[in-house]
Amino acid sequence: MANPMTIARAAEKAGVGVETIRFYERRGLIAQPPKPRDGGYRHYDRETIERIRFIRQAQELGFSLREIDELLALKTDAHTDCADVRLQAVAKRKEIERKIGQLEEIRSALDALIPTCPGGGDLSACTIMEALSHRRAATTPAPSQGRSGSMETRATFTIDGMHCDGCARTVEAVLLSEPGVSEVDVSFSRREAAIRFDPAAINRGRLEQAIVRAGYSIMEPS
Amino acid sequence: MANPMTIARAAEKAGVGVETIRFYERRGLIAQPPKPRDGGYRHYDRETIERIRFIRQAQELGFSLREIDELLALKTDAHTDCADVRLQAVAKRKEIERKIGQLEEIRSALDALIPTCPGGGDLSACTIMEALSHRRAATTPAPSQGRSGSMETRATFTIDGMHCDGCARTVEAVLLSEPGVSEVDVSFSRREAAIRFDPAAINRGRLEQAIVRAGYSIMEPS
DNA sequence: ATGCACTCCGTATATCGGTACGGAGTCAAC
DNA sequence: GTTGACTCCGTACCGATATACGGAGTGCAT
Repeated sequence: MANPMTIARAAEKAGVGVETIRFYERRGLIAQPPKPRDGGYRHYDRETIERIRFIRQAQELGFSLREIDELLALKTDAHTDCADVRLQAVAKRKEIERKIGQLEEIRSALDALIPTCPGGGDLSACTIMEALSHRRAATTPAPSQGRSGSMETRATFTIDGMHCDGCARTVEAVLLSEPGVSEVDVSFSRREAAIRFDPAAINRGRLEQAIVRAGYSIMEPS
Repeated sequence: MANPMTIARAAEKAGVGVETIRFYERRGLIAQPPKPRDGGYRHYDRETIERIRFIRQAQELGFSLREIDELLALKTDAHTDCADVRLQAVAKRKEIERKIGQLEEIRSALDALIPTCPGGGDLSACTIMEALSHRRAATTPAPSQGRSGSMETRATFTIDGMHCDGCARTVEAVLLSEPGVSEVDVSFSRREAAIRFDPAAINRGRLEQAIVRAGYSIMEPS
C-alpha cells in the first residue's frame, strides 16, 4: 500500500476513537504495530483493523474486554478447537439469560407496584413509597396483554447489522420504496422492522431480499 | 434506649457494611447522625436504619443511588405528590424494559450463532469466530475470495445519507458483494467511497446502483 | 525552513458503588 | 489505668471502559 495507515485513519476505519486504539494496545488486546524507526508513527494494517472490529462485535454480544482477550487468544492458538469458542458463547448466553431473569423480576415488581399507587394525592397514601420503606410486595395481577385480530398483513423481522438510528431510517426508506409496502417502523434499538404490506403485491421473501440487498441481514427467529 | 447504637450495630441491622454507611453519609443519602460530644461516636436511630433499608430496596428495583437521592428528597418534601413517585417508577420500568430488550437482542444473536457452529474441529470452520470477525450473520454462507489478476480501475463516489461508521461499513459490504469489486474503502467522515474494480466485470453505473439500492445516494461530482 | 496537522507517551479524569487502610481517638471492662 | 475492641476521618483503591490533556516529536506540504 502506498501511504501507510496511521492511527487516526485506522480508528476511523475501525469505527472507534484514537484513544480507544491506544487503550486497547495498553490492554494488550492488539499488538502495538511496528513503527518504521524508533520514534516514528505506528502503521496499521488490515489485520489490526479486523481485530478491532472483532473486539467491537464481541462487545455487542455482551463479551467484556477480558473475555474478548481470551477469545482472541483462542483465535491465534493453533491448538484451539471450535468447541472452546462454542463453550464461551454458550456460557455467555447463560449469563445473559440470568441477567434477563433478574431484570424481569424487577420489572414485575414494578408492575405489581405501579397499578396499586393512587397516582395522585398525598405521599402517605403512596403504595410505592410504602413498599420501598417496608419491603412488602404489592399483590396485584399485572394487566394482561391481549391483542389480536388485525385486518392487515404484517411482518416483523429482526435485523442484524444496523449501527445507529440512521441505519434504521435507511432500512425504512429501502422498504418503503418496495411496491405494496404501506407502513414501516424500524427500530434500531430493538433491531426490528415492523412492516405492513399488501400480500397481493409483495411477500416476506421479497422484503427480506430488500433488507439484505441494503447490506443488513435477517436473523431468523429460532 | 439504654445502649446507643453505634455504626457496626446499625450496619448489621440494616444489612450493609460499616464502610457502606459511611459512604452513604458522604454521598448525602443519610444524614450524619448526632454525636454526643465533639469527637464521640455516631448514634443511630431507627429512622436512619429504615432509610438505609429504603436505599437497598430501591437498589433492588434497579434505582441508582442518584435516583434514590431524588426519591428520598421527594419523601421528605411535604409538597410532593404521589404522582411524582409514580412517574419515577414508570420511567424506571421503561428503562428496565429497554435493558431487557437489549439483552434479548444479544441472546437471540447468540442463539442464531451457536447452533450453526459445528461444535468441534478446526477453528477455521467455526461460524461463531467467523461471525465475530466479519459481522455477518451466521446463516450467511461466506463468499470465497477470488482474485482475478487483470486490469483494474478505481472509482470514487461522494455518498449522501450515511449516518455513522456503521453505515460506511454497510456500504463497504454492499460494494464488496458486487462481482468484480476487489477493494473498497468507504469513509464516513469524508462521505466517500473509493473502489477498485475490474471494468470487465462491472462498471460505475452498476456500482452506483448498488449504493442507491442500499438506501444511500450519490452526489455527482461537478 | 516553516507551518500545521498529526502522533507519541504518560498521566489524569470520568462513572458507579462501594471496600480497604492507617493512624489517632474513644469507650467499656477488668 | 490498661487492654482491647470499636470508631473516626481522610484518603486510596477496586474494576470496567474508556476519554482528555499537555508537552514534545514527526511527517509532509508550501
